[in-house]
Amino acid sequence: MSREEGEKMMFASFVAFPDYFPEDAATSGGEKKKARQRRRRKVRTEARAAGESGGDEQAKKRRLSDEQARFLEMSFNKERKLETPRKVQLASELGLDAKQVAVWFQNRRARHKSKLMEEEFAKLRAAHDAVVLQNFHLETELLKLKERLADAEEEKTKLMAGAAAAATGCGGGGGGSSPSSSSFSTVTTYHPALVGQFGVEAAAEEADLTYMSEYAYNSYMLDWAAAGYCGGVYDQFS
DNA sequence: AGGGTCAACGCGATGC
DNA sequence: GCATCGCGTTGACCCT
Repeated sequence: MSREEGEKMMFASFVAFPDYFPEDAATSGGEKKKARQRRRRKVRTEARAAGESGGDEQAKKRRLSDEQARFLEMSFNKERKLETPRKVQLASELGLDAKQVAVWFQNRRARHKSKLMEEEFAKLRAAHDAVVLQNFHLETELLKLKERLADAEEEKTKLMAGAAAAATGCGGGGGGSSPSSSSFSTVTTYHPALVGQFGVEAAAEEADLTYMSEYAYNSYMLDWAAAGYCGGVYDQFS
């Protein structure tokens, strides 16, 4: 449809819809597009200045009546897209131009889309916040575990020192060879909400294995110190 | 005055 | 080639 035809259509709709009355309204601009649109505006301004239709043929924008808007809204809820026959029927029922009905549907779809995007954004944001919170909890738990590990190392050192001392007297303090093992049993507590997400399960397993091997190593060392080494020495003395 | 809303415009893309 | 769409934008209008 040419611009002239479009303007004729619009003019017809102004007649059909008395709230419309002439004035300059149809101009446009843009960034990359702005230059382009400035050009267009200039062309139109010049065209008006040249005397086409006395510069008084544009229309002020008028809102659709509540009744029209309600009717269109109902129609939109039934069907988002607009077949030509339906468009024409709606237009005649509402005393609007078919072009107006088409434009209304275009704009309504745009509003609907932006609303959906807002909702989607809210959901993503909530998910993001939840992950941040989980991360905080995990960091906290990691710190606690590091503290426990340090304690265990300290305990191990003490035990080994005791075992070394026992190598010369070997009897007294070698009794509790695994006091720290019970404190390790909580190492694999992962937040239920995170298991299965973002590879946490795999990471959990990996951490578990890593930890268990370290635990096995510690146990081995303790056993070696308290039983093997001490026993060997003890045997030598017995 | 300034911001939000909405009808309308123009353009490029797409399908027929 | 035309109709229609989505998108970006404009300008009128309304509200605070």
